[in-house]
Amino acid sequence: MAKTKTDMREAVMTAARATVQSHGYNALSFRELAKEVGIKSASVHYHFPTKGDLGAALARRYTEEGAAYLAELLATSEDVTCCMDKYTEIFRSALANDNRMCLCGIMSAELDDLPTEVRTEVDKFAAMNVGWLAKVLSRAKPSATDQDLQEHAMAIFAAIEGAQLVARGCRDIGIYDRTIRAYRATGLVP
Amino acid sequence: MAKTKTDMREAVMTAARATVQSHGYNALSFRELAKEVGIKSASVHYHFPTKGDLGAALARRYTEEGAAYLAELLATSEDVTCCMDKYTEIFRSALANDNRMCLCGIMSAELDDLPTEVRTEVDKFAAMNVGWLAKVLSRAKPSATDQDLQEHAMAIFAAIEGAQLVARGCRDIGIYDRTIRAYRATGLVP
DNA sequence: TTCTGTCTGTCTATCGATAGATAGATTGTA
DNA sequence: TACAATCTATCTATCGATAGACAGACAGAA
Repeated sequence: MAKTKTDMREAVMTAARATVQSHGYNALSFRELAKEVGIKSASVHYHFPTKGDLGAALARRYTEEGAAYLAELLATSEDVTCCMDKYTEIFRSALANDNRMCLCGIMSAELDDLPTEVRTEVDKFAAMNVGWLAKVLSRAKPSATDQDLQEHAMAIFAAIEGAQLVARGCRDIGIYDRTIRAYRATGLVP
Repeated sequence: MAKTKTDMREAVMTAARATVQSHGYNALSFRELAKEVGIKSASVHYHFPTKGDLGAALARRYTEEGAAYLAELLATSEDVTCCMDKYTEIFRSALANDNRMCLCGIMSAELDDLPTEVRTEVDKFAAMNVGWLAKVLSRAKPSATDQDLQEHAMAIFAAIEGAQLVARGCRDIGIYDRTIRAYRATGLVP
Protein backbone atom coordinates (compact mmCIF):
# COMPACT_ATOMS: atom_id res chain seq x y z
CA MET A 1 0.00 0.00 0.00
CA ALA A 2 2.45 2.61 -1.10
CA LYS A 3 1.44 6.20 -0.80
CA THR A 4 0.88 7.84 -4.14
CA LYS A 5 1.57 11.49 -4.80
CA THR A 6 -2.13 12.18 -4.59
CA ASP A 7 -2.39 10.41 -1.26
CA MET A 8 0.36 12.56 0.17
CA ARG A 9 -1.21 15.73 -1.14
CA GLU A 10 -4.46 14.72 0.48
CA ALA A 11 -2.79 13.94 3.79
CA VAL A 12 -1.06 17.31 3.81
CA MET A 13 -4.25 19.13 2.97
CA THR A 14 -6.23 17.31 5.62
CA ALA A 15 -3.72 18.15 8.32
CA ALA A 16 -3.37 21.72 7.09
CA ARG A 17 -7.09 22.25 7.03
CA ALA A 18 -7.45 21.12 10.63
CA THR A 19 -4.67 23.46 11.71
CA VAL A 20 -6.10 26.46 9.89
CA GLN A 21 -9.59 25.86 11.23
CA SER A 22 -8.17 25.75 14.74
CA HIS A 23 -5.38 28.32 14.65
CA GLY A 24 -5.66 30.27 11.43
CA TYR A 25 -3.53 30.61 8.33
CA ASN A 26 -0.64 32.37 10.03
CA ALA A 27 -0.23 29.51 12.46
CA LEU A 28 0.19 27.06 9.60
CA SER A 29 3.80 25.91 9.57
CA PHE A 30 5.43 23.69 6.97
CA ARG A 31 7.59 22.05 9.61
CA GLU A 32 4.72 21.23 11.94
CA LEU A 33 2.63 20.11 9.01
CA ALA A 34 5.38 17.82 7.76
CA LYS A 35 5.82 16.32 11.21
CA GLU A 36 2.12 15.53 11.39
CA VAL A 37 2.06 13.62 8.12
CA GLY A 38 5.46 11.99 8.65
CA ILE A 39 7.61 13.70 6.04
CA LYS A 40 10.05 16.61 5.94
CA SER A 41 9.15 20.20 5.29
CA ALA A 42 11.03 20.23 2.00
CA SER A 43 8.71 17.50 0.80
CA VAL A 44 5.70 19.60 1.61
CA HIS A 45 7.20 22.27 -0.62
CA TYR A 46 7.41 19.65 -3.34
CA HIS A 47 3.63 19.28 -3.26
CA PHE A 48 2.84 22.92 -2.55
CA PRO A 49 5.69 25.16 -3.71
CA THR A 50 4.66 28.09 -1.52
CA LYS A 51 2.47 28.58 1.50
CA GLY A 52 0.15 30.66 -0.65
CA ASP A 53 -0.34 27.70 -2.99
CA LEU A 54 -1.30 25.51 -0.07
CA GLY A 55 -3.63 28.10 1.41
CA ALA A 56 -5.36 28.69 -1.90
CA ALA A 57 -5.72 24.96 -2.50
CA LEU A 58 -7.25 24.56 0.96
CA ALA A 59 -9.78 27.31 0.45
CA ARG A 60 -10.65 26.11 -3.05
CA ARG A 61 -11.21 22.57 -1.86
CA TYR A 62 -13.23 23.82 1.08
CA THR A 63 -15.49 25.78 -1.23
CA GLU A 64 -15.83 22.88 -3.65
CA GLU A 65 -16.80 20.42 -0.95
CA GLY A 66 -19.24 22.85 0.55
CA ALA A 67 -20.79 23.60 -2.81
CA ALA A 68 -21.19 19.90 -3.57
CA TYR A 69 -22.88 19.22 -0.26
CA LEU A 70 -25.19 22.19 -0.61
CA ALA A 71 -26.13 21.36 -4.18
CA GLU A 72 -27.07 17.86 -3.10
CA LEU A 73 -29.08 19.32 -0.25
CA LEU A 74 -30.96 21.66 -2.50
CA ALA A 75 -31.72 18.87 -4.93
CA THR A 76 -33.07 16.39 -2.41
CA SER A 77 -34.53 18.34 0.42
CA GLU A 78 -38.12 19.15 0.93
CA ASP A 79 -38.59 22.59 2.35
CA VAL A 80 -36.71 25.73 3.20
CA THR A 81 -36.70 25.16 6.93
CA CYS A 82 -35.11 21.79 6.49
CA CYS A 83 -32.41 23.28 4.27
CA MET A 84 -31.62 25.88 6.87
CA ASP A 85 -31.49 23.23 9.57
CA LYS A 86 -28.85 21.40 7.62
CA TYR A 87 -27.04 24.61 6.78
CA THR A 88 -26.70 25.80 10.36
CA GLU A 89 -25.66 22.29 11.31
CA ILE A 90 -22.59 22.58 9.08
CA PHE A 91 -21.23 25.47 11.08
CA ARG A 92 -22.26 23.83 14.31
CA SER A 93 -20.31 20.71 13.51
CA ALA A 94 -17.10 22.72 13.10
CA LEU A 95 -17.53 23.96 16.65
CA ALA A 96 -18.41 20.50 17.89
CA ASN A 97 -15.23 19.22 16.24
CA ASP A 98 -12.68 20.60 18.70
CA ASN A 99 -14.01 24.18 18.63
CA ARG A 100 -12.96 24.74 15.05
CA MET A 101 -14.10 27.54 12.80
CA CYS A 102 -15.19 27.88 9.23
CA LEU A 103 -11.97 27.85 7.24
CA CYS A 104 -12.88 30.96 5.34
CA GLY A 105 -14.32 32.71 8.36
CA ILE A 106 -11.08 32.45 10.26
CA MET A 107 -9.12 33.42 7.17
CA SER A 108 -11.31 36.50 6.75
CA ALA A 109 -10.01 37.73 10.08
CA GLU A 110 -6.45 37.46 8.76
CA LEU A 111 -7.40 39.04 5.48
CA ASP A 112 -4.64 41.62 5.20
CA ASP A 113 -1.90 39.06 5.68
CA LEU A 114 -3.15 36.60 3.10
CA PRO A 115 -1.41 36.18 -0.24
CA THR A 116 -3.72 37.39 -2.97
CA GLU A 117 -4.31 33.93 -4.39
CA VAL A 118 -5.67 32.83 -1.01
CA ARG A 119 -7.80 35.92 -0.67
CA THR A 120 -9.39 35.24 -4.01
CA GLU A 121 -10.46 31.78 -2.94
CA VAL A 122 -11.82 33.04 0.37
CA ASP A 123 -13.95 35.55 -1.50
CA LYS A 124 -15.39 32.77 -3.63
CA PHE A 125 -16.47 30.84 -0.56
CA ALA A 126 -18.61 33.72 0.69
CA ALA A 127 -20.09 34.25 -2.75
CA MET A 128 -20.92 30.55 -3.07
CA ASN A 129 -22.69 30.50 0.28
CA VAL A 130 -24.67 33.65 -0.37
CA GLY A 131 -25.67 32.38 -3.78
CA TRP A 132 -26.95 29.13 -2.34
CA LEU A 133 -28.82 30.83 0.47
CA ALA A 134 -30.47 33.18 -2.01
CA LYS A 135 -31.61 30.20 -4.03
CA VAL A 136 -33.12 28.58 -0.95
CA LEU A 137 -34.81 31.79 0.09
CA SER A 138 -36.32 32.22 -3.34
CA ARG A 139 -38.37 29.10 -2.67
CA ALA A 140 -39.98 30.72 0.32
CA LYS A 141 -40.32 34.14 -1.25
CA PRO A 142 -40.73 33.59 -5.00
CA SER A 143 -41.93 37.14 -5.46
CA ALA A 144 -38.90 38.78 -3.90
CA THR A 145 -36.42 40.63 -6.08
CA ASP A 146 -32.97 39.25 -6.66
CA GLN A 147 -31.49 42.09 -4.70
CA ASP A 148 -33.69 41.43 -1.70
CA LEU A 149 -32.78 37.77 -1.80
CA GLN A 150 -29.08 38.55 -2.01
CA GLU A 151 -29.27 40.94 0.92
CA HIS A 152 -31.24 38.54 3.05
CA ALA A 153 -28.87 35.74 2.15
CA MET A 154 -25.86 37.87 3.03
CA ALA A 155 -27.46 38.72 6.36
CA ILE A 156 -27.99 35.07 7.18
CA PHE A 157 -24.45 34.16 6.20
CA ALA A 158 -22.96 36.98 8.24
CA ALA A 159 -25.12 36.22 11.25
CA ILE A 160 -24.16 32.55 11.24
CA GLU A 161 -20.46 33.31 10.84
CA GLY A 162 -20.79 35.72 13.75
CA ALA A 163 -22.58 33.19 15.90
CA GLN A 164 -19.78 30.75 15.24
CA LEU A 165 -17.08 33.32 16.00
CA VAL A 166 -18.65 34.41 19.27
CA ALA A 167 -19.55 30.93 20.45
CA ARG A 168 -16.04 29.78 19.67
CA GLY A 169 -14.64 32.74 21.60
CA CYS A 170 -16.67 31.67 24.60
CA ARG A 171 -15.79 28.02 24.00
CA ASP A 172 -19.47 27.24 24.48
CA ILE A 173 -21.39 25.58 21.68
CA GLY A 174 -24.59 26.27 23.59
CA ILE A 175 -24.16 29.91 22.69
CA TYR A 176 -24.23 28.97 19.04
CA ASP A 177 -27.43 26.97 19.48
CA ARG A 178 -29.21 29.69 21.42
CA THR A 179 -28.10 32.35 18.97
CA ILE A 180 -29.39 30.40 16.00
CA ARG A 181 -32.65 29.90 17.85
CA ALA A 182 -32.89 33.64 18.35
CA TYR A 183 -32.25 34.20 14.65
CA ARG A 184 -35.11 31.89 13.81
CA ALA A 185 -37.41 33.49 16.35
CA THR A 186 -37.06 36.79 14.51
CA GLY A 187 -37.46 35.25 11.11
CA LEU A 188 -33.97 36.20 9.98
CA VAL A 189 -33.34 32.49 9.43
CA PRO A 190 -36.42 30.69 8.06
CA MET B 1 7.64 68.89 26.02
CA ALA B 2 9.45 65.78 27.06
CA LYS B 3 7.65 62.52 26.70
CA THR B 4 6.67 61.02 30.02
CA LYS B 5 6.52 57.32 30.71
CA THR B 6 2.74 57.47 30.43
CA ASP B 7 2.95 59.23 27.07
CA MET B 8 5.17 56.49 25.73
CA ARG B 9 2.90 53.76 27.02
CA GLU B 10 -0.02 55.47 25.36
CA ALA B 11 1.83 55.83 22.09
CA VAL B 12 2.75 52.15 22.10
CA MET B 13 -0.79 51.11 22.91
CA THR B 14 -2.27 53.32 20.21
CA ALA B 15 0.02 51.91 17.55
CA ALA B 16 -0.47 48.36 18.80
CA ARG B 17 -4.21 48.69 18.80
CA ALA B 18 -4.23 49.85 15.20
CA THR B 19 -2.03 46.94 14.18
CA VAL B 20 -4.14 44.34 15.97
CA GLN B 21 -7.38 45.71 14.56
CA SER B 22 -5.91 45.48 11.09
CA HIS B 23 -3.77 42.34 11.23
CA GLY B 24 -4.55 40.51 14.47
CA TYR B 25 -2.60 39.70 17.59
CA ASN B 26 -0.15 37.33 15.94
CA ALA B 27 0.93 40.02 13.52
CA LEU B 28 1.84 42.33 16.37
CA SER B 29 5.63 42.60 16.46
CA PHE B 30 7.66 44.42 19.09
CA ARG B 31 10.17 45.52 16.48
CA GLU B 32 7.60 46.95 14.10
CA LEU B 33 5.77 48.54 16.97
CA ALA B 34 8.95 50.14 18.26
CA LYS B 35 9.76 51.48 14.82
CA GLU B 36 6.36 53.11 14.58
CA VAL B 37 6.69 55.00 17.84
CA GLY B 38 10.37 55.81 17.34
CA ILE B 39 12.06 53.68 19.98
CA LYS B 40 13.73 50.27 20.10
CA SER B 41 12.02 46.99 20.78
CA ALA B 42 13.84 46.58 24.08
CA SER B 43 12.17 49.77 25.25
CA VAL B 44 8.77 48.41 24.41
CA HIS B 45 9.60 45.48 26.67
CA TYR B 46 10.37 48.00 29.38
CA HIS B 47 6.78 49.25 29.25
CA PHE B 48 5.17 45.87 28.56
CA PRO B 49 7.40 43.03 29.79
CA THR B 50 5.79 40.40 27.59
CA LYS B 51 3.59 40.39 24.53
CA GLY B 52 0.82 38.92 26.65
CA ASP B 53 0.99 41.92 28.96
CA LEU B 54 0.60 44.25 26.01
CA GLY B 55 -2.24 42.26 24.49
CA ALA B 56 -4.11 42.09 27.78
CA ALA B 57 -3.63 45.82 28.35
CA LEU B 58 -4.98 46.51 24.88
CA ALA B 59 -8.09 44.41 25.35
CA ARG B 60 -8.72 45.78 28.82
CA ARG B 61 -8.45 49.35 27.61
CA TYR B 62 -10.66 48.57 24.64
CA THR B 63 -13.35 47.18 26.90
CA GLU B 64 -13.09 50.09 29.32
CA GLU B 65 -13.42 52.68 26.60
CA GLY B 66 -16.33 50.85 25.04
CA ALA B 67 -18.07 50.48 28.38
CA ALA B 68 -17.66 54.17 29.13
CA TYR B 69 -19.08 55.18 25.79
CA LEU B 70 -22.01 52.80 26.10
CA ALA B 71 -22.81 53.85 29.65
CA GLU B 72 -22.93 57.45 28.55
CA LEU B 73 -25.14 56.47 25.66
CA LEU B 74 -27.55 54.60 27.86
CA ALA B 75 -27.73 57.50 30.28
CA THR B 76 -28.43 60.21 27.73
CA SER B 77 -30.23 58.62 24.87
CA GLU B 78 -33.91 58.60 24.30
CA ASP B 79 -35.10 55.36 22.86
CA VAL B 80 -33.97 51.88 22.06
CA THR B 81 -33.75 52.43 18.33
CA CYS B 82 -31.45 55.37 18.79
CA CYS B 83 -29.19 53.32 21.08
CA MET B 84 -28.97 50.60 18.49
CA ASP B 85 -28.18 53.14 15.79
CA LYS B 86 -25.24 54.34 17.80
CA TYR B 87 -24.21 50.82 18.67
CA THR B 88 -24.08 49.57 15.11
CA GLU B 89 -22.27 52.76 14.18
CA ILE B 90 -19.37 51.80 16.47
CA PHE B 91 -18.66 48.66 14.48
CA ARG B 92 -19.23 50.50 11.25
CA SER B 93 -16.64 53.11 12.09
CA ALA B 94 -13.98 50.44 12.57
CA LEU B 95 -14.60 49.30 9.00
CA ALA B 96 -14.65 52.87 7.76
CA ASN B 97 -11.31 53.41 9.45
CA ASP B 98 -9.08 51.47 7.06
CA ASN B 99 -11.16 48.30 7.09
CA ARG B 100 -10.33 47.54 10.71
CA MET B 101 -12.14 45.05 12.91
CA CYS B 102 -13.32 45.00 16.46
CA LEU B 103 -10.20 44.32 18.52
CA CYS B 104 -11.83 41.49 20.40
CA GLY B 105 -13.56 40.10 17.35
CA ILE B 106 -10.32 39.61 15.51
CA MET B 107 -8.68 38.24 18.64
CA SER B 108 -11.50 35.72 19.00
CA ALA B 109 -10.46 34.23 15.71
CA GLU B 110 -6.95 33.70 17.11
CA LEU B 111 -8.29 32.39 20.36
CA ASP B 112 -6.18 29.25 20.70
CA ASP B 113 -2.93 31.15 20.28
CA LEU B 114 -3.67 33.84 22.82
CA PRO B 115 -1.92 33.89 26.20
CA THR B 116 -4.49 33.23 28.91
CA GLU B 117 -4.33 36.76 30.28
CA VAL B 118 -5.33 38.09 26.86
CA ARG B 119 -8.10 35.56 26.49
CA THR B 120 -9.56 36.60 29.81
CA GLU B 121 -9.82 40.21 28.70
CA VAL B 122 -11.35 39.26 25.38
CA ASP B 123 -14.03 37.29 27.21
CA LYS B 124 -14.86 40.33 29.30
CA PHE B 125 -15.44 42.43 26.21
CA ALA B 126 -18.12 40.10 24.92
CA ALA B 127 -19.76 39.94 28.33
CA MET B 128 -19.75 43.71 28.62
CA ASN B 129 -21.41 44.14 25.23
CA VAL B 130 -24.05 41.51 25.85
CA GLY B 131 -24.81 43.00 29.24
CA TRP B 132 -25.30 46.43 27.78
CA LEU B 133 -27.45 45.16 24.93
CA ALA B 134 -29.63 43.24 27.38
CA LYS B 135 -30.12 46.41 29.36
CA VAL B 136 -31.16 48.32 26.26
CA LEU B 137 -33.51 45.55 25.18
CA SER B 138 -35.16 45.48 28.60
CA ARG B 139 -36.43 48.97 27.89
CA ALA B 140 -38.30 47.74 24.86
CA LYS B 141 -39.42 44.48 26.44
CA PRO B 142 -39.79 45.13 30.16
CA SER B 143 -41.77 41.94 30.59
CA ALA B 144 -39.13 39.65 29.09
CA THR B 145 -37.20 37.29 31.31
CA ASP B 146 -33.53 37.90 31.98
CA GLN B 147 -32.67 34.80 30.04
CA ASP B 148 -34.62 35.92 27.00
CA LEU B 149 -32.92 39.28 27.11
CA GLN B 150 -29.49 37.71 27.40
CA GLU B 151 -30.14 35.41 24.46
CA HIS B 152 -31.48 38.16 22.29
CA ALA B 153 -28.56 40.38 23.25
CA MET B 154 -26.10 37.63 22.42
CA ALA B 155 -27.75 37.14 19.06
CA ILE B 156 -27.45 40.83 18.23
CA PHE B 157 -23.82 40.93 19.29
CA ALA B 158 -22.96 37.84 17.27
CA ALA B 159 -24.84 39.06 14.22
CA ILE B 160 -23.08 42.42 14.26
CA GLU B 161 -19.65 40.86 14.73
CA GLY B 162 -20.44 38.57 11.83
CA ALA B 163 -21.58 41.44 9.63
CA GLN B 164 -18.31 43.20 10.36
CA LEU B 165 -16.27 40.09 9.65
CA VAL B 166 -17.97 39.37 6.35
CA ALA B 167 -18.06 42.97 5.14
CA ARG B 168 -14.39 43.29 5.99
CA GLY B 169 -13.65 40.10 4.10
CA CYS B 170 -15.32 41.59 1.03
CA ARG B 171 -13.67 44.97 1.68
CA ASP B 172 -17.07 46.54 1.14
CA ILE B 173 -18.62 48.58 3.90
CA GLY B 174 -21.86 48.63 1.92
CA ILE B 175 -22.28 44.98 2.81
CA TYR B 176 -22.20 45.92 6.47
CA ASP B 177 -24.86 48.56 5.96
CA ARG B 178 -27.16 46.31 3.99
CA THR B 179 -26.73 43.47 6.45
CA ILE B 180 -27.61 45.66 9.41
CA ARG B 181 -30.62 46.88 7.49
CA ALA B 182 -31.71 43.30 6.96
CA TYR B 183 -31.26 42.59 10.69
CA ARG B 184 -33.56 45.48 11.46
CA ALA B 185 -36.11 44.44 8.88
CA THR B 186 -36.55 41.15 10.70
CA GLY B 187 -36.66 42.76 14.11
CA LEU B 188 -33.49 41.06 15.30
CA VAL B 189 -32.06 44.52 15.89
CA PRO B 190 -34.70 46.97 17.19
C1' DT C 1 25.94 75.41 45.65
C1' DT C 2 28.17 71.24 44.60
C1' DC C 3 28.90 66.49 45.03
C1' DT C 4 26.99 61.76 45.22
C1' DG C 5 24.17 58.03 44.66
C1' DT C 6 19.80 56.22 42.78
C1' DC C 7 16.25 55.69 39.57
C1' DT C 8 14.24 55.92 34.86
C1' DG C 9 14.09 55.21 30.25
C1' DT C 10 16.41 54.03 26.34
C1' DC C 11 20.08 52.03 23.99
C1' DT C 12 23.25 48.18 21.66
C1' DA C 13 24.01 43.58 21.14
C1' DT C 14 22.70 39.18 21.32
C1' DC C 15 20.18 34.76 22.39
C1' DG C 16 17.52 30.60 20.90
C1' DA C 17 13.57 29.39 18.28
C1' DT C 18 11.07 29.30 14.27
C1' DA C 19 9.52 30.80 9.76
C1' DG C 20 9.36 29.91 4.46
C1' DA C 21 12.19 28.59 0.98
C1' DT C 22 15.91 26.32 -1.90
C1' DA C 23 19.88 23.36 -3.81
C1' DG C 24 21.41 19.19 -4.46
C1' DA C 25 21.93 14.31 -3.04
C1' DT C 26 19.41 10.01 -2.55
C1' DT C 27 16.03 6.43 -2.85
C1' DG C 28 12.66 3.60 -5.08
C1' DT C 29 10.03 2.24 -8.91
C1' DA C 30 8.99 1.38 -13.70
C1' DT D 1 18.20 4.60 -17.33
C1' DA D 2 14.81 7.91 -16.16
C1' DC D 3 11.65 9.92 -13.43
C1' DA D 4 9.09 10.76 -9.08
C1' DA D 5 9.30 11.63 -4.40
C1' DT D 6 11.71 12.40 -0.47
C1' DC D 7 15.70 13.43 1.86
C1' DT D 8 19.73 16.35 4.21
C1' DA D 9 21.52 20.57 4.87
C1' DT D 10 21.30 25.20 4.78
C1' DC D 11 19.92 30.13 3.90
C1' DT D 12 17.92 34.46 5.25
C1' DA D 13 14.57 36.82 7.91
C1' DT D 14 11.99 37.53 11.84
C1' DC D 15 10.23 36.58 16.32
C1' DG D 16 10.00 37.53 21.70
C1' DA D 17 13.07 38.17 25.15
C1' DT D 18 17.20 39.43 27.96
C1' DA D 19 21.72 41.36 29.63
C1' DG D 20 24.25 45.11 30.39
C1' DA D 21 25.75 49.86 29.29
C1' DC D 22 24.69 54.70 29.41
C1' DA D 23 22.68 59.36 29.76
C1' DG D 24 19.88 62.42 32.14
C1' DA D 25 16.85 63.72 36.06
C1' DC D 26 16.51 64.29 40.77
C1' DA D 27 17.00 63.98 45.88
C1' DG D 28 19.65 64.51 49.93
C1' DA D 29 24.17 65.45 52.19
C1' DA D 30 28.18 68.33 52.49
